Amino acid sequence: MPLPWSQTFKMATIRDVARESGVSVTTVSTVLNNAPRPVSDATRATVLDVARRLHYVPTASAIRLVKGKSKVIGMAFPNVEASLVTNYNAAKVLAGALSVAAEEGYVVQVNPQPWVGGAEGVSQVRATGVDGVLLLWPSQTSDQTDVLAKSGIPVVVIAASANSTSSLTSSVDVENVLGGRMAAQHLIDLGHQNAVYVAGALDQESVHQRYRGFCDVFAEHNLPPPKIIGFSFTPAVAEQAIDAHLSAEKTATAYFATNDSLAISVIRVAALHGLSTPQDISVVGFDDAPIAQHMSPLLTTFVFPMETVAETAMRQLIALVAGETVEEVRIPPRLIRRESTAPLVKLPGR
Amino acid sequence: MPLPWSQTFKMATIRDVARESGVSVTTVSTVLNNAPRPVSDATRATVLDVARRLHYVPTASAIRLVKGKSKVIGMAFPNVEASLVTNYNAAKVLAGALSVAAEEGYVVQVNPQPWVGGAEGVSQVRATGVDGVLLLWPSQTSDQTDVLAKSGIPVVVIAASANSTSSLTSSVDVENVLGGRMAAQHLIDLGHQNAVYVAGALDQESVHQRYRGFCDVFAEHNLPPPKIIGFSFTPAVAEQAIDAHLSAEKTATAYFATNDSLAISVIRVAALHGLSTPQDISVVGFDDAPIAQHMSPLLTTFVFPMETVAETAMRQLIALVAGETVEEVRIPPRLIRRESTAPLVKLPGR
DNA sequence: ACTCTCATCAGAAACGTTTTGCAGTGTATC
DNA sequence: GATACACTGCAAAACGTTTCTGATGAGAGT
Repeated sequence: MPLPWSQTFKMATIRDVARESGVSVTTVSTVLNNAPRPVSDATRATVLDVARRLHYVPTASAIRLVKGKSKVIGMAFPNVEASLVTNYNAAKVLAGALSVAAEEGYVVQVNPQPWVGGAEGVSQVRATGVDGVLLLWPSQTSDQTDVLAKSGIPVVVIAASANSTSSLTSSVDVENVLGGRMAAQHLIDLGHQNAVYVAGALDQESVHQRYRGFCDVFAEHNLPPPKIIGFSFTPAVAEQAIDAHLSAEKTATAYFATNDSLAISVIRVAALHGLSTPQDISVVGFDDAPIAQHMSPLLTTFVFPMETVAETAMRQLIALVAGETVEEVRIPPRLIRRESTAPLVKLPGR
Repeated sequence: MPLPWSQTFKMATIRDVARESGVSVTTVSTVLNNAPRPVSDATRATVLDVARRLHYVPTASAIRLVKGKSKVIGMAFPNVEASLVTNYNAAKVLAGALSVAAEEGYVVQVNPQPWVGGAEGVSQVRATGVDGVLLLWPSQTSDQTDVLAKSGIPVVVIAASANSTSSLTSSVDVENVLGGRMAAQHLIDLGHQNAVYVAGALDQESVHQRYRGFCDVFAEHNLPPPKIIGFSFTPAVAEQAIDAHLSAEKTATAYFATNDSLAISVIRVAALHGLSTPQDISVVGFDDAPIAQHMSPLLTTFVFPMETVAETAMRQLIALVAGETVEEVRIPPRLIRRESTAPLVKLPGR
């Protein structure tokens, strides 16, 4: 059985180029890297020519070994596969990270393993040989950032805060509290006084922050604090919770959901309970998912430039790898008024 | 100015572990890798203990250098960023690839550079040190696969054919011709006789194959060959082409689009021309994009398991890296009948 | 007592780079 | 005619692993 070519093929090394051009490997290296070291034009030309003829490409692992840097950035999703297919933002983050990686000569590696915390997780990450890690919306309770930074690997967190005092970490996120405030103000401006916050998974920091901002504004207007329901990012469980809530009481006229998917669930379940949007209730989402612009009614929601967030994060990470220090960044969201919110016409029945 | 820890921190090496445990590096290596080499239980325990205490993690680049394999698979999209945010399948492919990567101990690297063909492209890929490449729907005219395989790097193409005789390449794709046939049969069964094929970018092989299957069935039924319009994957250009077509003639009652996005364009532009779907025209898409299930009318389209495709491709690639030989795979699509196709009621005006 | 085998380990080479220290050339300056 | 100095190039060390080739010692068989 003939072995495939890869098994028998011998790549040209820098030594081959040196021998063939009649110079030392030092010279070849300096020429190929444009190192600040005098090399005559003639020699340079020869080396370049031979390297091309031999299809010489330096071996990545050898360079990384001697340099101690890999020019590789790792990306860690909480359960990768689910994120990528269900979370619209996952792909955007990846795209943003890739665009600055391309500029800066980096490469992006997606960690296929489900992240495990503690020392074990650090080993896993270090074993992949990345220079830094982009951590996407890690759960609030996780020790990931700190433990990674402690082992000398820079980390930038996207859509959560770093929760670390290390100078090797940073984070880029939406101004969630502000988002919650804006949602509340919008609903109050429309005349709503009795609101419900539909939370996602409670281990997400953003969920709490948005709720805080949401409540604050209601309190400032001397209105009763919004209830909180939901507690899950999976549609099935969420809808069940919403259904239970609506079965118990129908006094609220305004709903603010942690994300668009939940907002859609609210609208659908409310309809089953005879409440139509926006006639009977107003619903505000978050994220501006693609469906938000294709559903009926069009969803009032928040948009924020996830790709820009990712780009910023990537730049910060590269700066950290270079030993610079960076400041955490918070980006304000923008409210998109569409059809799912409307002025309150009839008072709630109480 | 205090340097960040990373700059001053010295990681433990295998030599440190060896010294600390009072054995040779050979022994440490064999213990840590469970190499088939006798080591006394006492020694093994000591080494393991010391390694844990020192937080020893083997350096990836050193291993890769000596082994000549990196356990890294590269993924190359044609213009990455656009693909990831606009093409619903891109994320699915990534997810599929990641899931088998996790099983097999591989890691996935996304090439951030726009792919360039020829020797230059090979250098770029080889410089990243990947063991193999997953190439996503490359344009038909590209020499990527062959040129990469020639340099000893296995390639598996997704959603296109490999176009290479090398034993280092393979491909996984949908049975496009069959898809075209099924679309034609479905429309003919509904009574349609005058159809138009709305093509995407013509450098995509799949576009041609689906058209071929589509035409074949019409020919077999002695019906006039479907016209072909479109020629672009960008919505704006496509809609312009569709508009021009409808302005010129409105005789066709059935449209088969290369993808769902184009199908939606057809429906929208047709509506502007006073043609409603499915009353006046029937439209068949391809891909079963998420919008297909949320629009009105719900889109009749083809579904195929992109994640399974990606998983299969990844497995093939890993097999190729291991020196095995594999067979190309073609997966049949499945027609999802929804609301955008209906029996022909009135004959076209001619 | 002598070899043989087996278990256990160590030494050193190799992987392909970058980088440092050193050594030759000339050429201009005093 | 030396001294300095730019210019050019080489040899060798280092990076952290794996793996090949032996070395040592203990017990068993003869």
